[in-house]
Amino acid sequence: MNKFNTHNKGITKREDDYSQWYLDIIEKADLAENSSVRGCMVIRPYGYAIWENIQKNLNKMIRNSGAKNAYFPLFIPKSFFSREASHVKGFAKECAIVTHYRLKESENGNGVDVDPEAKLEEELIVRPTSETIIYDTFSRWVTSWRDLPLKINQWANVVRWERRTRPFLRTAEFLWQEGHTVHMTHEESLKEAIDRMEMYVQFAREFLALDVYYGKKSQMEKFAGAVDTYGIEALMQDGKALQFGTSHDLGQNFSHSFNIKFVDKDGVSKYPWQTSWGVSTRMMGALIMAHSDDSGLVLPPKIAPIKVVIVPISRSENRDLVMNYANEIFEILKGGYDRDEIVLDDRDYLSPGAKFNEWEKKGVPVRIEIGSKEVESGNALVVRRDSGEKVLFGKDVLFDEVGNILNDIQRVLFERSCEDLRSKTYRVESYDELKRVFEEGNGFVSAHWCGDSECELKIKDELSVTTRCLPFGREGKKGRCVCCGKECDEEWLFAKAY
RNA sequence: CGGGGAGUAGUUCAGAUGGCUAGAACGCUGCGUUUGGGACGCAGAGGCCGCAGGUUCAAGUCCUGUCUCCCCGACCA
Repeated sequence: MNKFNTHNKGITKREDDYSQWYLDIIEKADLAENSSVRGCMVIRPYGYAIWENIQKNLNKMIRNSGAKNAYFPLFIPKSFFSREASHVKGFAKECAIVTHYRLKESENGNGVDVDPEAKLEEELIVRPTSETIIYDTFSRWVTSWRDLPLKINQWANVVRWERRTRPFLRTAEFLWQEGHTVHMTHEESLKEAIDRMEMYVQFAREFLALDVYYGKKSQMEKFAGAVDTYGIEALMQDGKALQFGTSHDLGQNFSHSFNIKFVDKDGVSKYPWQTSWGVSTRMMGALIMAHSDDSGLVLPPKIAPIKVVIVPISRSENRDLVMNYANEIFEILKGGYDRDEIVLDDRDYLSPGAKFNEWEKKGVPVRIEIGSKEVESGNALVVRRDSGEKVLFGKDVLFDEVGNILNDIQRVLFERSCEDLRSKTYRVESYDELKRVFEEGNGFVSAHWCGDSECELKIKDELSVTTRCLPFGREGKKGRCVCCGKECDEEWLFAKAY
């Protein structure tokens, strides 16, 4: 319960308790709730509609990259999983395992028990990621250079038995897409890994209105089984970093362990080069945290399930008049939106204030208020969720102006995110400066690092700060490692991470 | 895996030293009045007090066991 009595419309203020604020937004905006299964959440219809919008738009980009969607089993034979040594090591501690296939009545007569007779010959892992089951398949699909490149994507659920979970950010089961590609050369697979990372960056900026950093992860932070991992890092309002997309250069690690081979043009049998890449429902966590405020969720219009809500405000004596006019406004706008994207809120058992609050909590970008004043003047009062600004428009221009405002909100949110990222990124030269940044607040810190994991570990132990990535496309200037002082030319981004 | 807390109505909780015929707020249902920033009145529905034992004339309340959930930390491709 709220011990500070600081609730604003039932939502804890960010400055009082950021993490409670996040949980409040999820509850009050009807995004998700805890289920009866520990660590697994129920994604409610409104939250799922956001995920569907993410899927719809990202799926288009994935298909444009040449990947085709397919679906692979939820279960992975245990032996597959252990074929790639570092892969199994990375996931071993959080696997759910199926050992039996049948129940029987309990000895004491109430309930059911696992039937010990029904033990599986080979135990099955519930996929925490699908490299192994997919590459087992790929070993049959790939035989010739003509089969390459092979680009496959799947939308699926995966399970990682996390000790500690938080809605969307880390759940025991989550939804994601995972792309898997196979190439003839390393040059080509590396390009694919980087292209997909850049695709995620473009998606974040264009649809989520989120500016991000992106680049190579350190060897310690990379994916278990990858040669190199590339990551996308966003900044949350509390100054912590959230990694919400990764793309892996798998080299030939998996093609060797899964015996994927192709006969090249020269007649020689060769191991191909692979990538995998994914984003998950964790991205929803980034979306929620990045833009929202103390009144509730704020959504970029391109991702918002409901873009416009019309709220009629009537007295009993003019109800018909107001409702007719509200309907007229609805008809004017309706052609510009899908059926679910525009709502006429005609629930007459709720006061206007209650409706305003509800739609604000849900982050609907544009609200249109229709009352007796609007009926008389032939206008509509348009209210923006991002700024609260209210503007009157005549019926004749309303359709265009609402469209303009939606575009403008998308733009403003992105600019705000860019500014936020820029203003909370610091450049430091020494360990003391690094330390001071995280004593005074959070954010991204750009600093020289020699690449030695000993330095990385020391910083992690002492400051709870980790390397996020070596950002792309930056010329390395000579400098000294913030930790050990050794000369080096790589400037890495550091942050406290979710 | 370590530390803490909690299981009582749909939800959040109150129920000192056992006396309960188990309450409140919000939510829910019906009727009526309302509607420019979370409306109000009246009437209702809703509980095996996590589960299993025990102590007692009497157990949400005490004892034992057990299960579950939440929070903090460690871990987290």
